[in-house]
Amino acid sequence: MADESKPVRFQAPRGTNDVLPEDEPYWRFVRSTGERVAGLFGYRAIETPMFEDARIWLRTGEGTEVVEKEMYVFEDRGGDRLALRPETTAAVCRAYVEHGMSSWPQPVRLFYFAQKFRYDRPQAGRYRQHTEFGVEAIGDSDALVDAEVIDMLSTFYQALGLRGLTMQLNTIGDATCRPAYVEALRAYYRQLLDTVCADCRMRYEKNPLRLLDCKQPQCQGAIAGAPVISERLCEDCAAHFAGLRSHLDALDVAYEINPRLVRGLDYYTRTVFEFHPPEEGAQSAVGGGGRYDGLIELLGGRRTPGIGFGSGIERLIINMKRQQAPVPEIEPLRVYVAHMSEAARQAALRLAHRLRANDISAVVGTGRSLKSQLRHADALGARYVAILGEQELARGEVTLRDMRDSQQQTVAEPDVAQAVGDS
RNA sequence: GUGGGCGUAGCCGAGUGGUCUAAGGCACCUGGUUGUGGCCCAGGAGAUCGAGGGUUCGAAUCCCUUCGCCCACCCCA
Repeated sequence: MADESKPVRFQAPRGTNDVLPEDEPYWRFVRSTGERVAGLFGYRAIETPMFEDARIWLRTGEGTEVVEKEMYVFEDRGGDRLALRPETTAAVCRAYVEHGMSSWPQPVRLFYFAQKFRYDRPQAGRYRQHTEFGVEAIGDSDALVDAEVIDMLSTFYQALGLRGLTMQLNTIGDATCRPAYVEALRAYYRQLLDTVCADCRMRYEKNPLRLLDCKQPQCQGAIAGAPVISERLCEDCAAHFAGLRSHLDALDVAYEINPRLVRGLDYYTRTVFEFHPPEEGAQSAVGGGGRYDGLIELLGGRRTPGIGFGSGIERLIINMKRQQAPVPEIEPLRVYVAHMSEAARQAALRLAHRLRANDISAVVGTGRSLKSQLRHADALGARYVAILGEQELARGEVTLRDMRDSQQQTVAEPDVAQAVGDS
């Protein structure tokens, strides 16, 4: 039992992070870039609740780790079973159905910045709460939309200044051809079960596609001889994939076909893709997505195709720092208002108030020596210091110090805003 | 969920059983005469040595537990 009388050292919960002002330039840049790029592609913003009826994910993510082992599920005081959003696509699809978006012009193009929660073991680049920039294009199965979504993600990364990313692309078939493929895969592995790792024996039962993704050396032989989905696609899936590839080629979006690429959620169909930075690292995927033509139906809507991507902001920022990608700086403080007498305090407050009304940032010093206030202003990076003392007060003026060149001038109080206005 | 590394002030970091009532640097605060920053100088504040328990005459230093971070697996963004 903890001693309640002792002060507790509170910490942010495991796997969560405080974003401090020093990272503000990154977050602002990533967010504004995402919004800008989404706008360029004709996508509109959507926000869904951070928690929802848990069944949304229990139904759409059945059999996946994300839902079965990592989801935060809780009962609220009214007895409803809710879950912290572990992924956003199903939530957006729920909104699509709920708000009758099938009557909007199709496809409905949506983007979002959203927090996601997964109870897994934290590592660098893997957190229990992270933020995702994602888009969904719902209501059109044309491979052109696949190409558009992938192009948008690639454009987003370029706009952020990330270099050397590679995109891996695969198709995993659909309800027509995948069952037969999975059966063929199972049949192939049946003889090999005693040669593969324990995890793969589990995968054989629960998620056969993942067998292809195993990194254990002992399983590589089995993988090498396994049947390949691309050779067993139905006609429609094959045509779709060929169309997408040709669109990507036309757009000069580079990709590598990775026949072993699988995604974590089972609702994916046909197109799947992931972007990886050049650096090593287990949590390397910086973004990915795919098509989910059966998902809306699972949520009670009419059969409606969809495709989207998600990209983790925290991982993006890790990579931007690693690559020293330049980000716009936050506007520095314009004016620090120093004051040197009891009487000048309120004059300082009023001056700052008026500067802000003129869209000029201002901070008022707290009562200490002028030397201290100037030090303080310097530490805050203020461009100007407005000094209010007995003399200035008496004449209705302020002494304005330019902190770059240390030049001072006397300005009438009403003219300060103009004097600090430009450059 | 599995295996491993680490944890000393806001940050970096010395110290591995006994003058440690814990060094140093950065950052923070104050002062260096009477109203002026960045350099320099002086001073100050700030540490239950992640937390709890144990061993010992004595623990930051050894043992156990726990929390957190990091790495690999797993999973994914």
